[in-house]
Amino acid sequence: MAGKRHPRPPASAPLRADVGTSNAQTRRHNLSSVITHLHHSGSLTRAELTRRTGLNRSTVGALVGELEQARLVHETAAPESAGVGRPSPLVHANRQVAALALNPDVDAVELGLVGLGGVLHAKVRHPTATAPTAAETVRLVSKLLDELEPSLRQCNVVGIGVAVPGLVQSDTGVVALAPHLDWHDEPLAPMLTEATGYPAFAGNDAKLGMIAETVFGAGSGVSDLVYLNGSASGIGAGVLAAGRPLWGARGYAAELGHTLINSDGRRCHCGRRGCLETEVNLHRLQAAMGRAPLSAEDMQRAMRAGAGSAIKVEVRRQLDLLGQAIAGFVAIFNPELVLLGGFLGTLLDAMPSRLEACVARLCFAPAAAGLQIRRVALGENLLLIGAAELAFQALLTDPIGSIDR
Amino acid sequence: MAGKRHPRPPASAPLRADVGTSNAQTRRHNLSSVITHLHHSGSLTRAELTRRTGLNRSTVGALVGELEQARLVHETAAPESAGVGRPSPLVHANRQVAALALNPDVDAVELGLVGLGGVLHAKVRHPTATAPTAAETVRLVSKLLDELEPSLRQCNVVGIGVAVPGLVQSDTGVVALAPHLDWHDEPLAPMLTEATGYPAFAGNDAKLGMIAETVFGAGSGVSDLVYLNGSASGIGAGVLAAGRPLWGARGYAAELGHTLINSDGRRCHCGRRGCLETEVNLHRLQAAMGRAPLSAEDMQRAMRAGAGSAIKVEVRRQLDLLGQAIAGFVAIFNPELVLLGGFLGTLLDAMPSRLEACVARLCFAPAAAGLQIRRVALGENLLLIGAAELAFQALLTDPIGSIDR
DNA sequence: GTTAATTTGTTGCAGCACACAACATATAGA
DNA sequence: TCTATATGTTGTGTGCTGCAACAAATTAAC
Repeated sequence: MAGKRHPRPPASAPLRADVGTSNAQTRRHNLSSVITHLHHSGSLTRAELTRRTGLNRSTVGALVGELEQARLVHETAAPESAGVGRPSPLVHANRQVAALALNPDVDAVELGLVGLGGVLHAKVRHPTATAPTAAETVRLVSKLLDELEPSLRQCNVVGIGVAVPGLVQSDTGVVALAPHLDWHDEPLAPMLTEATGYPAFAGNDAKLGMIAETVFGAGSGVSDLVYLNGSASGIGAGVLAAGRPLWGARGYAAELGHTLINSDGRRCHCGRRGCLETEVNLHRLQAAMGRAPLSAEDMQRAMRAGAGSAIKVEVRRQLDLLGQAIAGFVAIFNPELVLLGGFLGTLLDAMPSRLEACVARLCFAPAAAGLQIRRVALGENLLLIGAAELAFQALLTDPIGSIDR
Repeated sequence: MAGKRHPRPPASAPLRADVGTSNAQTRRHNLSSVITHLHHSGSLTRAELTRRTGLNRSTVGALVGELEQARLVHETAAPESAGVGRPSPLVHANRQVAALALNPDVDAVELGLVGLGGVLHAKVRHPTATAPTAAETVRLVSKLLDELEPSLRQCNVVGIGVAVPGLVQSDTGVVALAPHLDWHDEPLAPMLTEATGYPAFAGNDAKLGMIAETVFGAGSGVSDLVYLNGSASGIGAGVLAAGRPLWGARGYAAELGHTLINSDGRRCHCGRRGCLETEVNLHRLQAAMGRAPLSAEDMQRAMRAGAGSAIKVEVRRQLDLLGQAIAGFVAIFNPELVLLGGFLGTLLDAMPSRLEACVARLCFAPAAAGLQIRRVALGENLLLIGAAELAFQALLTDPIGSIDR
């Protein structure tokens, strides 16, 4: 009857009744917990693993032993001592356990080999004259796999993940639409599974970028974030809600690029008017600069140089609209963090305080209070790392059960 | 190495590494699974529970026995036979295990007593001349509790949930802002815990309505939905993503009422222009009718009557804008279902095909293909039932551990 | 009306997982 | 060299679920 301290509700429990679990699933969950910690942090001492999992020393010992036997982790002697007491051996995720990561784009197909821990072992790239078809992409993968052969031989590949610049049905891996590649309803993942023999998974590139940033980048430790990436082809987005990527029913969620931002704006290629990606747009930024700067550095310089100029006017216009859009997303998702990549990151760095002020002005104050707006941390291999995460997911969820026998 | 069948990725696994679990948590999870199934379905045979949980007959027997001993469930003889074989006893969630549900509103404070299974045992209402303050609300609760005394005596109350027409910080139960009540930063849940001795929880009314519809109403069995409720005070919203309510970092997420829908629209009380709730608006609908109809039925009739009239023009304008907004939400959440309540439900029923066509035209086709737009199923006690869910959550998550000793 | 088939509850046992405690081990510091 | 501290290791205990055999209660068939 007495409620002494105020109880906190469980953060975000599922509403639907779950199925039961047994002992075996406990083991699976704990193995998953250990390997996932190692995958995210690279290496940890067994003592640290014990603290993070909350399990008993002896249990962690047994779990690490089982993972070691499955060649998913290995131990090394504790490096330099970290105080009194018996030193705890370092446990490493086995980097040789790897995933292939594919990124078909308008002018090239890129294939990477990413090891546990998110390390890129190797990367090969095949430029194409025109955007590749799905079939061509699959053929190119076979060719690129040969080039990767030396690296591949040293690895145990668990699957292949694809970052697609388009809309992907997440459960089947079918690309519903990739406008810049001119793909329609391409069963990419099944085709790749067929061609390579590896389990294949496909996802939208921006959502995979968000995942990479969440696991290894600027979103590390954050459980609610909105990721926006600006490129020449538009604005891609990904959302993390309560620590989980927002996929929606079929995998088409978090498409924020076509959010209405200005009813009087230009017509968008999607048919509507005043979409975010039509108003906050790299081409229009470059047009204001009179030419197309090659690098992000060039653009950054051009923005600084042009105080009072047409450039500055355009930068301000886009920043204000971006701020307006972000304020809308804050009302929708209430994130702790908004991550900006691509030219949106450049825009942010040009006038960070203007963007922050704009967002703060339009947001509900308590939601804006706990909000950070930051630039992404990961570089050009973001998409490959994110794509690899897709392929790693089964292994991380069920380390022993998903092992290749 | 061989990937015969195409593997499906785990739907929406958390990205962060989890903590470990032990035997005790397995038991807790399975007890939770059983009581949650019963809470959602009312009563189930033990055989049906066995099927739904996937656990062994003997295990389910033990779980039900433990819940029975804790007086959370009780068994009755199987009613009419359901085929050959030994009849399986019906297990019922104990309705005497109940939660208080509070709904402070501009003109009244309502307090209900809701039993497991979502049954409303009793309801008392205290009209107020003006919107009550938080302190007044708490005082009124004590008074209303006396009125509920006869019902209360027969129940075991596990806590009190509050549906607040405003923004609530979900983890602390502090009402950040309730404009129509003129509340600012009111620590409502702690105040109620202090005053009543019950664990108290508070949430936004629309989100709790969404939860009620998901558990007991039109959203039953759906894991991704958008709920929109139109009332005189605006448009409230709630989102279910991957079976979980979208709360965001602090609990302020899913505020869809102020989504931009028309840059040239009227100024909203929030300071911006052309928000959804300013354009799709009950007052403007009633203004077009020349008077304020009392009931939803009156309004429905007025809409039908006015073919070609100013009413129809306004209904069409609002429907088209609502469709535009829903199309935006589909791009953001990719739900299976959009649920419309309040006057939005009336609008839908006035011209369902117009709204559907509008949404389909503006949506990305594959996302629209699997989409349903429906009216809510639950009636006036929606908010009380949703508020009670908040208070039940701890019990449902940890049935034995959260028992009152 | 008796018997067979079917489904389900019940019970005892086996397998497995984790916690715990005691002990062994390896470091730092006195 | 000895003590304090932290950690790995091992054996034991408790708890949970699955399984198989049996008992019970119903329907269907002869």
